[in-house]
Amino acid sequence: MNPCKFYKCLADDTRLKTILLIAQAKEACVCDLMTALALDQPKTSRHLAELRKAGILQDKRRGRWVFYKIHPDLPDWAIDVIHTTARNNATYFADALGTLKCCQLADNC
Amino acid sequence: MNPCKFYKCLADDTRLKTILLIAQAKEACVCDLMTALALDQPKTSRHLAELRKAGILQDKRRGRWVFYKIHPDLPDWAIDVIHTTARNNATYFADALGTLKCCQLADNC
DNA sequence: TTCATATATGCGAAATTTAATATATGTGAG
DNA sequence: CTCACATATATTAAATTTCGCATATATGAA
Repeated sequence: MNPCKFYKCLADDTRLKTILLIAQAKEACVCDLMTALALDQPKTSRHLAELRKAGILQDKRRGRWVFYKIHPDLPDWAIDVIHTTARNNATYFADALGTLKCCQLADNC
Repeated sequence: MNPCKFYKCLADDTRLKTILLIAQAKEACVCDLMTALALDQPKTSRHLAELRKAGILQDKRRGRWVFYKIHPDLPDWAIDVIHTTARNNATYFADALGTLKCCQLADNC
């Protein structure tokens, strides 16, 4: 994992919030993320694809839904950076996290 | 420090290496960095200015030279991210670091 | 098979970032 | 003051990234 490429992935509002949400929630499907971040479907999907191709996220289809989680092979330092960022910037993605949890609890997907 | 803006600053080869070099060396002047990273002067200066304006670096003039260091008011989590990245990606900036140290020892600036 | 839902991707336009060159500013020596 | 050196910035062009929209693919239900 080249550090510059890694940080290019984090250097976008949509992608960074997506990563932080998934790091916090362990796992999320595309429709959860769409709702939580108030994004249209192609935009959500495109950024997820970018993170998947970069090796930051791993996808797994379950029926009609595709779930994303932090890639288990991501180097420790990168995982550490993600968690440090999440722990220390709660307000940055609090709104989205609230919506995500709500959506998951309500079993909307 | 907005985390997205922070990562935009790290999401460029020149800036990331500059930050990692300075984190390792504690401090460096513009000419040191130019030499170590083999960059032209305006490019070096422009990226340093961006990092200074973002609050990541602090500058201090000493005579004709301007020295840059990690800004002391940078939040702990951001400093932590920088050091974690430096510790775990030695090869990414090893060449530049070698040249930087050499330059400093030789007292070229 | 057909349909509805969920997700992915192709493509041109718009926005943002980076670079290249020229030029300006600041400092100390003489 | 003048000059040389160190650094900063302005400006326009080039490269890269992001977006919007249309369309394609995958899955399960009927």
